[in-house]
Amino acid sequence: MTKTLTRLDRKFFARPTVEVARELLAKNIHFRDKVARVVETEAYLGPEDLASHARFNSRKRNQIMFGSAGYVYVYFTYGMYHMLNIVAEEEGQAGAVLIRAVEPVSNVELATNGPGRLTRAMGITMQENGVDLVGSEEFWVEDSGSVPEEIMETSRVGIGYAGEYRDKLWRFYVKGNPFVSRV
DNA sequence: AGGATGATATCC
DNA sequence: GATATCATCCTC
Repeated sequence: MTKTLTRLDRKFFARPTVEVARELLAKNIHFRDKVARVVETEAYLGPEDLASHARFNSRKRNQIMFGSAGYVYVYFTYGMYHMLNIVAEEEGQAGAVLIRAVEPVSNVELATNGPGRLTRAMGITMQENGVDLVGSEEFWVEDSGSVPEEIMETSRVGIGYAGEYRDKLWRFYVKGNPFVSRV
């Protein structure tokens, strides 16, 4: 009997972004030889969400957010950090989930308690922008069957400019997990 | 509290 | 073309 990895399929990602963000907790991200368990996420919606990159409508950088679910959206910010996002929603509807923190499972040595840190620890760069997590040989998400202990919902980090969307409870993390980026 | 360090949005 | 801003992290 071969080992059975339950890779998340297109249907998992092609749902409302907030739902996908919550359910990505406790899933395992595989990138090449590295494996890490998601412990913190944030949902970024379409043009109406004043905190989302999609608020500028479809541009060169963010067009992936308007495309098919299950694709990787990586962007570079503050001159040093890569941010890992996974596209959600049906085709043509913008939305993506920012992975803010993961817990090392295999071959991950550096700190992973923050969006800039986890990409550095796993070696994720702009090279991965546009990769299809449903079809790639070296980048995918696995449903290990484990369930998050207790899920916390708070407002998102670093988006104080977003008006009424500042207070949306679209940040999710595993309560008490030591790898969450902050309380 | 402030600096790093580059891409992008939004002005002139 | 210039400048302000950034879904951050590190050092002081």
